[in-house]
Amino acid sequence: MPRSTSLPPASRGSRASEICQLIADAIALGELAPGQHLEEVALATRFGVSRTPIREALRQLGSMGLIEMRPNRGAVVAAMTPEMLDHLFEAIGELEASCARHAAARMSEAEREALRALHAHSREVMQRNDVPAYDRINLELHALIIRGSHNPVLIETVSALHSRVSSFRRAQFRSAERMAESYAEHAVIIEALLARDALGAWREMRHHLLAARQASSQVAPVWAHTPER
Amino acid sequence: MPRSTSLPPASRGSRASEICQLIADAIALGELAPGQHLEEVALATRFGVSRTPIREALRQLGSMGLIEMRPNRGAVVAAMTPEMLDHLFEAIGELEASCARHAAARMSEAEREALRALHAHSREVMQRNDVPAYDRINLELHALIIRGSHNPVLIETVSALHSRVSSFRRAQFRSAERMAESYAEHAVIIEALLARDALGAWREMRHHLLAARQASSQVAPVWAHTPER
DNA sequence: CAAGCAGGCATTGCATGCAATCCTGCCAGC
DNA sequence: GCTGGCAGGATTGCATGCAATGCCTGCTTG
Repeated sequence: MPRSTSLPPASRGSRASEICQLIADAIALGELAPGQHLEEVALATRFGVSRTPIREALRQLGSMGLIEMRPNRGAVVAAMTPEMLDHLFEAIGELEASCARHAAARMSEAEREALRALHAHSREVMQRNDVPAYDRINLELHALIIRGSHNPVLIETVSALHSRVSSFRRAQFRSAERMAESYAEHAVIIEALLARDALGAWREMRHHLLAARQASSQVAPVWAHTPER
Repeated sequence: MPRSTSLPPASRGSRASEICQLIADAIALGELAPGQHLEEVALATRFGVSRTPIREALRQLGSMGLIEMRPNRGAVVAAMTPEMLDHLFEAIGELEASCARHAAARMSEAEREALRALHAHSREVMQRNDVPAYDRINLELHALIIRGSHNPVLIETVSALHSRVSSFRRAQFRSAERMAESYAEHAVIIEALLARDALGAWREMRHHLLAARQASSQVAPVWAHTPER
C-alpha cells in the first residue's frame, strides 16, 4: 500500500513512523485543530500501541513544525496566527519560485510534456467548474514544477513547508473566478517554463503565489484558537 | 548557559533535546563522520542515560536530515555526496538571496547599523589575515541578513539547512585571496541592502553564494565514505 | 472577597525488559 | 571453490513501570 504523499525520512517500517504520518494526515485534514492538546495515552489507545512510539512520533512532528512541544507539558498542534500563515506562504513562494527558475532550465522533455498535458486537463476541469478536481490538479501541477527543479533539497524543503499549511489552503478556489485566474496564471508560468525562460518563470511563479496567498488569506476562517487544554 | 545557535524546537528542558543538540554539535564539528553508525547503547553510555531519550533524539535528528534512519538497522550520520552538497548549497543560496531581498526592504535602522559595523570590523580582521575570526564574522554577517528578512519561517529553514552543511564549510577561507573576494562581495551586498535595493541585494547575494559554493567545493576533502558499520 | 498555598491528581520523562529483526560466521551441498 | 542456508549474537523496536513535574481544587488567611 504505497502512500500518495511524498514520504518524510523513514516513513515506512516502524509503528512510530506510521503514526507520525497518521497524525500528520489528521492535522492536514483538520481533524486535529490548532492548539489542540495531544495526550500521549489518548493517542496510544487510539492507535493501539504503547506510549513509546507515540512519543517518538510526536518528537518527529515537533521538529517538522507541525506540533509544538512544551517540555513537561505535552504537545499541542501548532497554533497558527495570520502572521505565521503569511510567513509560511511567503517562504513557500520564494522556494517555489526558485524551483520554477531551475525547472525552466532543467526539466526533461518528458517532464515538460507532462506539464503541458496536466495544464490542458486542468482547463477542462476548470470549465466543468469542478473545484475539488481543480484543487488536486493544482497541487499536482505545482508538484511537477517543484520536482522539475531536480534538487532534492528544494523539493524536501518545500514539501515540509506545504505540510504546515495544508489544512489552511482549503477552499482557496471557493470562487470560480479565482479558479479562472489561477488557470490563467498557470498558463503564463508554463509558457515561460516551456520556453526555458528562467527569469520569466521565476517572476510569474512569484506573482501567482502572491495572488494565491491573498486568495487564501481572504478565506481566513475564525481561528477558533482553542486556548490549549 | 544560553546556546549560541538558534535553537531548534524544544531545545532545552529534556535530556532527549539536550542530547539531540549534543549529537548535532558533534556532527557539525566533524567528530562524527558521515556514514558513521550511531549505536543506541554506545550513545546511551556516552551520555549516561538510557536508550529511550537517545532514540527520541535520533528520530529528531533524522527528521532534520542530519542523520539517516534505516528501519531496524539503526542510524548513520547522513552520508554526503558532492552532488548532495551541491544541492544543499543551491537551496541555501536561494533562501539566503530571498532573505537578502526582503531584508533590503525590512531591516530596521538599528539592524542596518549593526550590519555596517560588523562589515567594518570584518575589514580589520581581513587585513590582519585572521581566518578563524573572519569565518565567525562571516557567519554572523549572514545571520544578520537572514534575520533581517523578519520572516521566522525563512530564518528557521535556512538555519536547518545550514546545520546540514556546517561540517563541510570548514576552511572555505583557506586562502587569503578568497577572504578578500568574500569581503568585496559583502561590500556590494551591504551597499544594496543599505540602499534598500531589493533586487540588487538578491542578485549580489546569489552571486556571492555561488562563489562561496565553488570555493567550498574546491576544498572538497577526501570523503572517506566509511562504508556504513 | 481575593490572593496565596498545600495536597492530590493527571501527565510527561526516563529506565528497564522482552520480542522481533538483522548481521556474521560457519557448514553443507553443488 | 563457490553458493545457499542456518544458527548465534548483536541491535533495534516496543511495552511496561516508576519517578518527576506541572496543573487543579479546595482551603486558609489577610
